[in-house]
Amino acid sequence: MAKRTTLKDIAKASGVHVSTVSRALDPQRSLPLTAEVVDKVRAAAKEMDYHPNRVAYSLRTNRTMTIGVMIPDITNMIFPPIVRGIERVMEPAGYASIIVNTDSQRGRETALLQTLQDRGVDGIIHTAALRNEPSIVRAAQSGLSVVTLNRKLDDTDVPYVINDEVGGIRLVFDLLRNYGHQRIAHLAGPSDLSTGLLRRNAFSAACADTGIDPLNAPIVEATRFDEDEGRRCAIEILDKSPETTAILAANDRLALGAIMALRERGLSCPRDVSVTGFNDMPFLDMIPPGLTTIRIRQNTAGEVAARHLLAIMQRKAAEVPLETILPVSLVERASVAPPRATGPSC
Amino acid sequence: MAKRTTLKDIAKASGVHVSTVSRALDPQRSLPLTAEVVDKVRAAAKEMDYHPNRVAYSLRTNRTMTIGVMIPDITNMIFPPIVRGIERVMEPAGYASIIVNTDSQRGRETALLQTLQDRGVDGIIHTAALRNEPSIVRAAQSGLSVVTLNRKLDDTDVPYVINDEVGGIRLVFDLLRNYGHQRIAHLAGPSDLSTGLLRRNAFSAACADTGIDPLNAPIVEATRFDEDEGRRCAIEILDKSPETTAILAANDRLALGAIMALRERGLSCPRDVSVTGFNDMPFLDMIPPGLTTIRIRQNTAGEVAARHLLAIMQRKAAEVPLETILPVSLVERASVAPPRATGPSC
DNA sequence: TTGAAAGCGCTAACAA
DNA sequence: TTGTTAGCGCTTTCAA
Repeated sequence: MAKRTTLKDIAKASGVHVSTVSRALDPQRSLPLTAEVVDKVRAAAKEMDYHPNRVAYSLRTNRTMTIGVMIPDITNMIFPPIVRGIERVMEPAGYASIIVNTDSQRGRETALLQTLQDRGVDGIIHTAALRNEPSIVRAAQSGLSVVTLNRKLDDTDVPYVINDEVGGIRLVFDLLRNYGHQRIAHLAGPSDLSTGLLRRNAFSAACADTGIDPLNAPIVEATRFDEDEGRRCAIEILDKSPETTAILAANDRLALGAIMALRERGLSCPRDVSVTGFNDMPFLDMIPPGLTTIRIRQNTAGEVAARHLLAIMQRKAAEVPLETILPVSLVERASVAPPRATGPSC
Repeated sequence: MAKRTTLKDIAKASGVHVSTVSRALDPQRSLPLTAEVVDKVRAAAKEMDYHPNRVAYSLRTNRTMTIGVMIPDITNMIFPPIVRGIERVMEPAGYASIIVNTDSQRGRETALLQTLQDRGVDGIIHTAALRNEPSIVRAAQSGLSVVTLNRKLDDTDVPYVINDEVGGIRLVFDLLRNYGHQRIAHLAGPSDLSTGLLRRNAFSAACADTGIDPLNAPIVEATRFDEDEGRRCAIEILDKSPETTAILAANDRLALGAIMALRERGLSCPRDVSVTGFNDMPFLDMIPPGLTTIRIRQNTAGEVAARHLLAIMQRKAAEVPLETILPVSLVERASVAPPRATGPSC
């Protein structure tokens, strides 16, 4: 394994001191130098195929030019686009990303955060935050640059980039109402995640606004955002509130699980029960019956969070808003129809 | 931002030399030390919440405990499970991964490889290799630990972990034959990727084995493994070889595109044309008509490649086989049916 | 405009 | 069994 060229090698080859080489190679610091020596040094560097040792740079400057990206689970299809969005901003800025999967486990989250800090990351984008997670708060307070994405911490001064949860829920809620639904159940997400809680609260608020009695708008909370939980909770809804004509799910995977549950019960979506989702994850359009859902802008979310993190790392934290809410839009497909003309509503 | 505790701090606190602290904290090297001083030092370290500075460790030892994972595109759903498989092995071994997306562009691939090397990664798992990519070969020859995954380099001594492409193609081919298909077209992948080439060759070999005239088994090659290319190539097949009763696609996304093309032409899968895929990507089971495909073991692939890389990095390269071929299996769903009883075949 | 020297935090000869 | 010393490759004062 041929040893890498170092500054010292170039210094020797071009007959100047290492510190001069260091300066000559950095456009910022080469200003005071003679054009002649700058050229000579750069020529030698190119000739010898010099690439700076970033580890040494990091030790000296205390900057690794690396960020940590915490996600719940990369196999969950909504996260890859977010990661690409982050990369699109960070890579040109010279940063690499270490991606870790927390599986939404508090223990793993804490341990992985520590690992990232041990590795000296310059900042963290956290898309897996639990609403109250002391370790991340402590890290932020001790000076680590952090922004949360998709989710927010409770009562926090850690900047966050989230989607318009309230607006999104209101969009599907109003759609269902316009179709004539009176008995809408909410298949809620875990309330220890801000997404779960915000959507749930938005649902309740929408009910209140439109004068729907909470008794006619049951809420069942999933413990995870996945198909199995969607199925389980949908069954619970069907059992406890058989007069339900629509299920407003807190995300697409829960909605997909709900549709499976309906099918298992011999019911059809949308004929018997309408279902809506949230996220508009990839390939959703290809899955029957075509879920009506809320589209979020995953790429944009990643880019925005990355830009904010860059600003914070450059000590321009004052320029980044505590709260950034990204617009969402309604995607109508085929999972919503008028309530069937039987049961209590007729 | 409170300064991190260093060895020096602990040395001062516990009244011994830094090198003693360094030894005491490493179970390997603490053997010669008094139990007494080891305890004292470790207590102080815990007390002061010491976490080793891995950058300094890296500079000194020339090991970053970081690997690079090169991927074509993380938003392509077959890669996240691979990444998790890699992580499952590397994380317990103390390694972090820097994931980069090459978008299958030669220029990006070369540049990103350089970036990873600049960052001093200890090894690379390359799932995005083009068949002949000089930069990765050069890197491997110069001593960097590399294994390729999913794809192999041409004429290489870089260890690779791939799926049983030949066996998989043979499985779907035989299935189609058993259903009575005589006119099978191959929707091939890009031939600059080993997957594309191996599957194509396997298809040709299968034709030869079963006495099918290549003229009755047209091959159309996609430039990318995506739905758009699948659609485009399927249209070409339908136009040039209208007597085709089955399309054997080189992967699921091409197959999905082919099914769209059929639909656009007013044809139905499987009634008019049978279609098969490869990979069995996530959520495929939920997309109608239910693609018959080859299941590959993405998690396992990632784990195996990671274990091989670990061995190579530990200079036990002799123990890792140049070639590892993972078993695949047939997943029958609803996209294959007997050829319709019209046209040239009756 | 360039050189000298120090030092980031750690490990590893070598001494004692 | 522990301490001393050097040095990984780089940047950054401080001098000249």
